[in-house]
Amino acid sequence: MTVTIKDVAKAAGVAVGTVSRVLAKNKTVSEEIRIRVEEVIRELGYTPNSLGRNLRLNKTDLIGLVIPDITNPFFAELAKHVEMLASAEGYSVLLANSHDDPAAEQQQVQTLLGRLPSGLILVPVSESRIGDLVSGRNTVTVDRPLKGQTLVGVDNRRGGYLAADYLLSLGHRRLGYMGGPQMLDVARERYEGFLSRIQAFQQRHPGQSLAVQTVDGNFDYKAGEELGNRLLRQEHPPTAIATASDQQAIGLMRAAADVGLSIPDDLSIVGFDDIPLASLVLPRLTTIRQPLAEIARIALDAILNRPSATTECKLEPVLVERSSTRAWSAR
Amino acid sequence: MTVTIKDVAKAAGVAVGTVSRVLAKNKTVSEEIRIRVEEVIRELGYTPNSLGRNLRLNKTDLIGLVIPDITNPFFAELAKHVEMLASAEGYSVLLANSHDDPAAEQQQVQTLLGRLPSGLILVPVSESRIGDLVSGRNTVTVDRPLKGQTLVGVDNRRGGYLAADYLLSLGHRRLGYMGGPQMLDVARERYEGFLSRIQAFQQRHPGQSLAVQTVDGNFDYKAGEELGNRLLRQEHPPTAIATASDQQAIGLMRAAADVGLSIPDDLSIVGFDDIPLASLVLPRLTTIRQPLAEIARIALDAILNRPSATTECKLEPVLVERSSTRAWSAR
DNA sequence: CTGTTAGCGCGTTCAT
DNA sequence: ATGAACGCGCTAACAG
Repeated sequence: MTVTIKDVAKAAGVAVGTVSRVLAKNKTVSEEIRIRVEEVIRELGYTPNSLGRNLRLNKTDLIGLVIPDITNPFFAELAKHVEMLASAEGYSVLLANSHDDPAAEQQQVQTLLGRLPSGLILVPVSESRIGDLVSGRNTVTVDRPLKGQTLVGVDNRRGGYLAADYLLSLGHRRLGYMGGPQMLDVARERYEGFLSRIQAFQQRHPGQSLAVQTVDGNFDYKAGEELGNRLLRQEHPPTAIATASDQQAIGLMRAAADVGLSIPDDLSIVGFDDIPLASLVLPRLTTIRQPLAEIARIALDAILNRPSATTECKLEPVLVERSSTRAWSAR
Repeated sequence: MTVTIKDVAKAAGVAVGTVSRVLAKNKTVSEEIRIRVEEVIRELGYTPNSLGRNLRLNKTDLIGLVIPDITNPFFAELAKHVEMLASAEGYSVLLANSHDDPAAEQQQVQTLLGRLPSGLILVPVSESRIGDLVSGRNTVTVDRPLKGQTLVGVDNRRGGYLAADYLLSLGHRRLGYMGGPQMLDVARERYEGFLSRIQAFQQRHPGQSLAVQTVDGNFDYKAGEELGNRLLRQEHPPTAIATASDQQAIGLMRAAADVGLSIPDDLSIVGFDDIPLASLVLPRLTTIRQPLAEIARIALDAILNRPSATTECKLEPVLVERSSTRAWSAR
């Protein structure tokens, strides 16, 4: 039998209201009684039943988190930060994977909303049709936008721009770009940012030769390897490649090794995200860092403080220089 | 204002009990009334409040999942499988990280239990003091044991044994073992299994020289790198190393590269777990595979079908041969 | 400062 | 077959 607030009250010789006040850290409780109640609570191993509390208050301390795939290190990192911050505030997180499938996403969101969470943190899939479902439901989207919802993420155009800028400054003139799924805004924005820097260069240096090849596909390791092979197995492969994710970059490293290219001597690589693994691969990966801890903090803040306005928060990405990139001089 | 079962009852001119029966698809409701009630429900856009229901039934459709760290690819994979299976059965999963900290774990478990989940899937930390908390609470532990609780995991001794057996068969005679935190049963068992094979070899071949060096630390990438440096930066480093996790193995690869050792020519490595990344690193990692999908399935099954017995389910690990290992002949 | 009590929304038992 | 009433565990309002 589980122990309820009533049992505590009886054991401590007080009324349930008093116990409730102790739990709520209400100051209008005498020191003496507070101590006694707290002692009894510990003795009986009492845990407040959140169902009762939630029903009474008509709200839960649950945060829904819907992401494409928890095994993606980027989302795992996001989930970790969200969970840490949430539990520090007394909230628990309901995790659901959408597997980048609109139908699955709709199902997951619907189920989670039925559990009356205080808020929903969402990384929407493309072609998401959940706009109606979440409208007016205290939702924040992260990483990817959803019409009418607050978005917290990084300035992806700026990130793509930084990658191109860096590779150009290193002297590379045969560039490759490995994009994410072009149906995703994030993927397109990163690519556009990359291109915009390229075009600016071409306008300033009309004479110089500058070649850019582009491929795109999923964000994961496997896509990185496959797309890498497409990019590298040709007559004049790029001397530097920027990718739309670190996972792609790591897959690309694999492909480069299979082709016999050494990094960074024959090929420079710039990733995107700065997942934990980026600083451990061989060689350590230069990448565009997303301030994920801050993204999580802002997202949760928006959820818990319920800011009425639908805003858009674009954080600044940062280039992290490591060992997968190197200056290039014409050979 | 949200519409409750009472509103529906009033609008339909019936009692709340009747509406409840319609919702429960109870057959003891006349066709006529059922139709009318269902119509009113649609008109008012009524959705049952799960809080009230849960409080009344004293149970939820929630599964608690407490793991050390979701950014560990092994646990991320576990979480993914658990979530997929759970949502297919209409359950949602509450995720909590313990950060391998007994106090945090206790806090998390307590919070989750307060939400009255249908069951709890737990990867306990060492020195866990939550035995009392979860006793009689429909709990299953995964990967690591907790006294008095059903355990689903792999036969770790067998896994360690397989690694040693494989390296010996390859001709290696200077071996290294990189263990996990020795306070963890899993870590000790893998090591013991490794040693048991070594000792068997020594007994059968008393004349042959055979050296084993051991280090241990955390399961993560960083520990792998640090411990790797300890193992490799000495006069006669091992020619083959078995690790207690793939993350360690990948960190070890880093260390080997820094020392100037090439894999598998100068050093063979066998990992443990077979995380997705294992087949993508350079070179692809030979490892002891844990059948994680099956582990998740069995664990969830145990939770949902509430088998009374406290059992122990040890699955068979499998050696996956890839490119990080190679035969060794005395030089 | 503390005890008492009325619901929060729902499922179920007991009448009818 | 249906209605009425109770109580799940809790908080807040009110009374003392």
